[in-house]
Amino acid sequence: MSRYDFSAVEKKWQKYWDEHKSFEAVNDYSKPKFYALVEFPYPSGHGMHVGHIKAYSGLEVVSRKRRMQGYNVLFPIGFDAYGLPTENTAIKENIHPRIVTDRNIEKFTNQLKTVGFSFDWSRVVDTTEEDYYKWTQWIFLKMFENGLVFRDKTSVNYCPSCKVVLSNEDSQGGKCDICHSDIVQKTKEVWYLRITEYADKLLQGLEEVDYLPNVKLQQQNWIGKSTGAFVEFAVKENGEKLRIYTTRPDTLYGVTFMVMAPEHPMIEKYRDGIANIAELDAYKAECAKKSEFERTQLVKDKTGVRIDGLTAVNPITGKEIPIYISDYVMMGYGTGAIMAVPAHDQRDYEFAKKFGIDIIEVIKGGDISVEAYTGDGEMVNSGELDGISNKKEAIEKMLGLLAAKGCGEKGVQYKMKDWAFNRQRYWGEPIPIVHCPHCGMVAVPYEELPLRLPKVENFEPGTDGESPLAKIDEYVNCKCPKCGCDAKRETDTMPQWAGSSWYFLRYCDPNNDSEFASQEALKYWMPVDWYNGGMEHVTRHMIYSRFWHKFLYDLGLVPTSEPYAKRTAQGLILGPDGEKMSKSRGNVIDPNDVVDEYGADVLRLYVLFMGDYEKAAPWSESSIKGCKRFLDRVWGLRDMLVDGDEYSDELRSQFHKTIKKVTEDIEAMKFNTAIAAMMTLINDIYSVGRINKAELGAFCTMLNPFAPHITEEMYSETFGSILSEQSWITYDEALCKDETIEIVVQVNGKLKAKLNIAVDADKDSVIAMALDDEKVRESVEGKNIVKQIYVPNKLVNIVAK
RNA sequence: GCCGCCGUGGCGGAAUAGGCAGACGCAUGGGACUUAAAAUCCCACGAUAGCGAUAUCGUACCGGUUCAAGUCCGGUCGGCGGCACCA
Repeated sequence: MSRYDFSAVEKKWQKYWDEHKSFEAVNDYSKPKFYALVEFPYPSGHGMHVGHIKAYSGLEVVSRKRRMQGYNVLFPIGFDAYGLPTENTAIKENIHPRIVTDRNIEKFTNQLKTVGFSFDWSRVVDTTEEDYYKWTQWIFLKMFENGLVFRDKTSVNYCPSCKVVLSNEDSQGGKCDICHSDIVQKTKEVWYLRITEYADKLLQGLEEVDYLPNVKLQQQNWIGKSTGAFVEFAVKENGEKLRIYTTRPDTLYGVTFMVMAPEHPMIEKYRDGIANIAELDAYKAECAKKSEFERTQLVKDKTGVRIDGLTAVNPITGKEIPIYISDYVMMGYGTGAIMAVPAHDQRDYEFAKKFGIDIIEVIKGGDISVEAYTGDGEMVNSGELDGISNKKEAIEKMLGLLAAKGCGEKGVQYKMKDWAFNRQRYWGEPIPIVHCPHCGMVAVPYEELPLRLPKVENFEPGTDGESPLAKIDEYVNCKCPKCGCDAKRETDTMPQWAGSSWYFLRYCDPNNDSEFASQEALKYWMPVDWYNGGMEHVTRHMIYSRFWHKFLYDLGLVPTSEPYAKRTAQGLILGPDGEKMSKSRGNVIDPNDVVDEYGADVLRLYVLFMGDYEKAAPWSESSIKGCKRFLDRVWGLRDMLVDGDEYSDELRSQFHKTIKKVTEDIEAMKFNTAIAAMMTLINDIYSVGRINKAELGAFCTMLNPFAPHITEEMYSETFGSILSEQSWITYDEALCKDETIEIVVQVNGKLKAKLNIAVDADKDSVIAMALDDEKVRESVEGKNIVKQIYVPNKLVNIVAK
């Protein structure tokens, strides 16, 4: 048997597919379409990771199969190329980020091609190219026009090492997402996108899409909707209203104090009337020093200071209650102030214990001398609410009382915050806004887009956190597009997430220079039928892009309210040591090495065979040999080839069964069991000792999506035609069944015998056969048969006592 | 703390909808071929007892439902992920 030269064969077919544009989607809008999307890579200098291979191999298999099934498949790829690592390389090596980006994209392109992915290479998108980011800016301006862009001075997450302001999403755990330094708090005026305006739509949209359940759940948690009430407490000294948000209006009789966030504006407003203002200022200063992370992460003693000079009045009871400031209340959620009910909230309970404040039980069921009771029960000490259930009844009644007094109403809150939309770095989309001393913020006119990144010598950010663009006078100084007077250009750039928020739209019509994509193309291709990616992008990229898409939908610019009909996620590939791959651990597997040693087909097969696609699995150097052996055995089929246009009797039902299994498993992303079924089939073929042409053709076809190179080679050698242009093979449900079937005979649930019976044999004859079996007879001897259970084609269970 | 997911051989993992636990692959042991090695092929491979046919136990642990539980229900322990002083 001639040895399989994977290297030559793989190159040969990659060249063929490239030259024949084999996998380009066609603009024939009458064909059924299938739009499969994978997360486009950030082209880092390290090249591809085996994780990319696994992430792309899933929909690669589905796409190749769907093409053979007659779909017009759009399976595009591109590069999400703006970002800090590229800029940092540029600074370090003193070359322009454009050059670094082009270099990295070339490297990624070559790597993707050596794996044989069937991407549509005619639609490649690069977010840093002018004809792409022109439209990113265009959409931003549409948002600006529609009031979704604003500037606000707030405490921001700032990375002193990257010299950049980060969103909450990019600074989770108090560490910079890029360089892992500690984040500090800085007050800065920054850009925001009003994503909270879409909170409810983003939540409701989840009901109409087919996402993995935990993907939906994570997005729901991220949006974090809660329902409750806004209540106004009068402040005795100045007649002001202190507005709070609570999810527990039923507990209003149990309020014994109020807490404001240290930054609450009422303190500044009435500082003259506060006797202990110096003490409050000291506490505020102490809080400001702590990062958001320290403030929230540490499980620590409650601290706070009572405001001497402001007293709240409970709108229902008329009782006067003290007001405190404490850092356990955040300015960024609700109204920045709470009503505290120590009997029924653990945080309030701890605070009250420490400060010696009354704890009044208003719901029966717990022991408030030990801890707060947060469960449900009957109302007590609550006037007109006494005796009813705290749940719906008391809440409804209280809302009625508040409404009657005009000091409260139902309310909804979201945990999701507005999207901090800026970077003070060079390598990003320039924000197309001009600051005019007369007109304020003015949009750059649409016809002047793209607003190009200027050429710069030095990409280093300023030490003050200013963008490098701020140092370029000819960029900064401009005329106001509205009034023509001297004005200054905005120098912040957009965050990394901007370009990926609409790339799936551009793939539909990537070369359009008059629109971001034509309506015709969008109507045909959208929504994305199947989007696969990593769990790490579920709450950031996915929510951001759903937001942009819903915005465009509201403007009538895209045809669907949701961008992605279906979302799945692949599990991580861990290092051979079972730990997450990282350079510092030295357990990184380079896909190039695997391709060189075993070939692309083996790599593709292995990443799908190694375990459940959606779960993490460790890389194993020895397991990959199993895939190599399998393909060697596939190649060996050439030596046992005989004539025949139909499946042989020995293998017919095996083939039908395997085709059915593979066809179904691919759609269910159960690639590991699909491969296992083909391994079983090849074991069967080897024990028969021969394979005919019809069988070889069918085998190559079902293996083709997984291992396209070897199967193209074998197919063209045998049939003289191109496998990827053939139709997917079908199976006959009737032929998947054998004529006789083995069933299990149990006595009292224990396996005693196996019988070969005709398929769908009737109960009585099967049970008679079972009872006739020698071992079964032994087991039931001297006992009464109380029950006989027959599960057709599966088992017989005889219950005897 | 809250929410969600998961615990199956030496290992990765299979097991429609409760119906033969361990498919498929790896590793290991034995054998064949070979001067030898690699490669390949054949056999064995959950545990315990037994020469053996076989028996008993076995899907983290305890209990329940059922003719029948890896699968369903209640509880415990362990691991992973998300959110986190969210009022």
